[in-house]
Amino acid sequence: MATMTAAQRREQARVEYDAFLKSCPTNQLLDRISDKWVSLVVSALAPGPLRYSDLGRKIAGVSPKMLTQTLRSLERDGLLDRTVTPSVPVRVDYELTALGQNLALLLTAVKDWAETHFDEVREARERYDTEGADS
Amino acid sequence: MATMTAAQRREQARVEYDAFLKSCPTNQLLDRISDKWVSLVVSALAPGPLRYSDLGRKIAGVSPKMLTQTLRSLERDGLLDRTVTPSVPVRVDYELTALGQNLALLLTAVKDWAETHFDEVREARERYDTEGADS
DNA sequence: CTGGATCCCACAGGATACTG
DNA sequence: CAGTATCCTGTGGGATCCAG
Repeated sequence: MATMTAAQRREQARVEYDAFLKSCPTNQLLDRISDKWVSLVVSALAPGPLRYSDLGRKIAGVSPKMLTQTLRSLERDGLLDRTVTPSVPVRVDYELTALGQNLALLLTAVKDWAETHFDEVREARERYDTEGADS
Repeated sequence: MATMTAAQRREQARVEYDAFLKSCPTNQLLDRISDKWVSLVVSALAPGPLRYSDLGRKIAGVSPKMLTQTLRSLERDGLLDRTVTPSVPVRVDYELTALGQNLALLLTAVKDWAETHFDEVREARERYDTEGADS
């Protein structure tokens, strides 16, 4: 049957659209910086190199799994370097690459924007919440 | 007993950290633009106002639920205006506020960064994937 | 046409224990 | 110390039906 349900059409559109989004650099980067831990790790590393457990302590509340996972993906994308020193207790240092520093800059821009406009957003929220409450 | 298990300490740290993050404007904005649909809606609306169903069609693959949910949160944050025209079939238009346009600008900056550095990321990925494969 | 309400499931991500 | 493997839960988000 040539007729598709609305759900089927939407599903098809979604798949195509997802494929399109995946091929889009903007969206890929957006996915990167959207990740909660990515931004935290990059920020933590911005001042200088840190060891694995230092990161774990500095970020406070990250599970080893997510820390490793985040570090791996950032390393893969060439945003940070992983240096292993095979001493008696193994020592691993992580530091941002030039590209990583660059991303940190972008995060800073986001941060600046946030701080600049945060009051407006807060006011808008209060207005919105209030006008709904008093009826 | 005054002694806490490692899990308890981590849990406490996580709660405190979450509270800290919630109070941080940067993180709130990051949460905003991280949302997959938020960026798409803002981009779709950047050129000009659109109706509800136009948005649904332009974004292709969004469920009515997420579309509404996204629009509501953006409206609450004062990023877009919702205009209801009570004609026979109800008509609702959405358009970015000045603040919303501003956010669109930020997304554009992210986009520019992405397009500028995407090649480097892609190369880094290929390098990473290759060196792992040939052993 | 524009949504609200509900059910439901996949999957990201946290806790935990174990290994080089 | 620096992870890896496993399990398990929370929740984001899609499908579906209903209402103004």
